[in-house]
Amino acid sequence: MGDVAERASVSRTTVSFVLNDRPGAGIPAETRRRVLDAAAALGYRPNAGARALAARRSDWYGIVTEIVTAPFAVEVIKGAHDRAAERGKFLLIASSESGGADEATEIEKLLEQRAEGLIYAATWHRAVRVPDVVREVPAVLVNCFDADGTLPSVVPDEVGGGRRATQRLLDAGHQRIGIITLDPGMPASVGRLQGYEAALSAAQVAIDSRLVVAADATADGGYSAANQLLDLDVPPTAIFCGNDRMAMGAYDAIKERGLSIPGDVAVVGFDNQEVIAAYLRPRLTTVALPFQEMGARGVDMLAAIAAGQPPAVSSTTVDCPLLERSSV
Amino acid sequence: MGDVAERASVSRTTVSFVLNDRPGAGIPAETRRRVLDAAAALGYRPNAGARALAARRSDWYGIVTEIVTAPFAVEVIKGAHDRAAERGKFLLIASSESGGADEATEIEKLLEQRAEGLIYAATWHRAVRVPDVVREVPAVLVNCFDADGTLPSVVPDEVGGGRRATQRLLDAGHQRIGIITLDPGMPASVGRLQGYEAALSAAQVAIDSRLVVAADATADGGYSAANQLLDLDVPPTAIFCGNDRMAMGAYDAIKERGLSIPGDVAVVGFDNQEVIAAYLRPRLTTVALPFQEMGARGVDMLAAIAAGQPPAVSSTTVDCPLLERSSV
DNA sequence: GTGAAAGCGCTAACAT
DNA sequence: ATGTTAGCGCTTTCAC
Repeated sequence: MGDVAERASVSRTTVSFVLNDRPGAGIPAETRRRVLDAAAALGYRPNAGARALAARRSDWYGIVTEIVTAPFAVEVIKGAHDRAAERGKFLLIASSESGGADEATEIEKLLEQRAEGLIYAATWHRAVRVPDVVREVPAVLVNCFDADGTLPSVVPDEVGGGRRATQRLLDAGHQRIGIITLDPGMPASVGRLQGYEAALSAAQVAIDSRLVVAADATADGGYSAANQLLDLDVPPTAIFCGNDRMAMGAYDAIKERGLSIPGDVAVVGFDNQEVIAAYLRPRLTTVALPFQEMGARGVDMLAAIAAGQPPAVSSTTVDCPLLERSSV
Repeated sequence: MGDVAERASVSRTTVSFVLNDRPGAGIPAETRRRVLDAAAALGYRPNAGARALAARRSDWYGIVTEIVTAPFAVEVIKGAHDRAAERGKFLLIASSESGGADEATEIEKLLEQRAEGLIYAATWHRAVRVPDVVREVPAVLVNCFDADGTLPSVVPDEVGGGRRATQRLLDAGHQRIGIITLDPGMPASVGRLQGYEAALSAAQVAIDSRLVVAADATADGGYSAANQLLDLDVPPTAIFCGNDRMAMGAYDAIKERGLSIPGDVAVVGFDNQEVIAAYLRPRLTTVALPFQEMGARGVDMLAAIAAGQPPAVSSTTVDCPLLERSSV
């Protein structure tokens, strides 16, 4: 930087002002030019670390997540990464399940790097217990929430998603709609079922408990559950599956009976697990979990908190859009 | 750090020595203890940025990849991340396709952070052209290679994978084995086919060109290609699919004819795309692309180069293991 | 064995 | 509008 200053015949301060586009420091265009030219000629590259040290801000956010366990983690990272980039921030990734190193240690390392804020993201929507160090900097939970509700969080609107899926089926003329639910107890299961019931009630369709069956969140689970539904005296003409993997199994059950999708039985899934939903035959209509959007919102909330704004609502909800494909 | 020094009644130098376990600086156990206690009592957390500035090493590697385009990118990141962590290095992630920002700019940002080395990873195995800035620091290509071969790279052993898949089918007693290949021209397509031919030749099985059919790398492509194979006068008893998505389509074609897997037709895929392979019914036997391993190897190579070791072989190859499930 | 002192490359008052 | 100066929090020679 000294070299640049010398070559442009100005002080380092001026170079700093120019390079940072410092507002208020009216640098004449001509000086500015000289500095920029000198920097370019010298191939000057600012040292972000030194800048961080002097300015006392690192421009980094940390994100803690189970990076590879689920294909979903990366979606959150992607969303957060892009939004962070827009704000000129970098993302430091720490994995919360990796090589045995305990989570708190990983977070500690993020703090040593002076991350300005932390995003703690879960792979599936649930209550979590975060290490206390997290609270030392602005922090937001993504796709999860802490039991005591003291940390701001952003979660998917499971109820809205369930309602939307069911509504789509109602709109297609179905009245007898089965639902295969996930293990009870998880927010995803509870919320989606609640949305299903809400949509039916709103449409004045009676809820038949025989049409509600729980199953393992796997293709096999979906297969058995679908069979159970199809074996009813008056089987459903449409099935809302708690997730795409179960929908995959349901497809098999339906096809095995020589029934067609969506002609004989319409199907809608949940999760929009691309590799499944987009490649099933016919392609699966499903509700998407807005991972990228949640990641981005997390970053926004972090920025807001860092800017001094109090963590507004304690839990923000993000819409789960319906993706129309060909199974309804 | 000054506080710690004061509390332990030593100089900052001593604190630094203790905290970094500096070899050669024989600090008596007693002093060491005092320093450590003081640090703990004060909740001292070293500032990694300041350390980097003073020591002139950042402990960061940068990785450039299309973060979310493919479910695979994350595997490379995961592998690299874990290995980097083992070596006490952090990983800075830059996306090479994200929000329009051009790739060279992203890399420039990594260099401003003084990343000590760069991993450039592709989502599918191919030749790439990397921006010149990449060469300013130790760099290695993962799952790709540069046309002029001047950068070290680590790529999957496609030929070995193809051979392994075919061998598995031969071992199961199949003699008439069809293969559905990917778009010709890509290393994956060429290599896998070559492995197929090698395995057949080694087993003295004649190669029948009617059993080799190319298709789009999608489920639909696999579906048509499988039908084409099954329509032959003497259809194959086993099909090696160029990737798992095509295998997904092949499953449909086979099942539609009332044939069973693996009873009537055995299937093996390639890629080990978890969400597909593990959930198809029956679960798909497939060859895995060693993304995590490649990421880890990339980090190792970076470390070696940074340590002054010349980039040994220009292209390192990593085995593609066969994952046995239930489709053979 | 431990400490003093000189930076690392930058930012930000404060002066001018 | 630009320069002077004092750090930011740490590492690392070099003395003692």
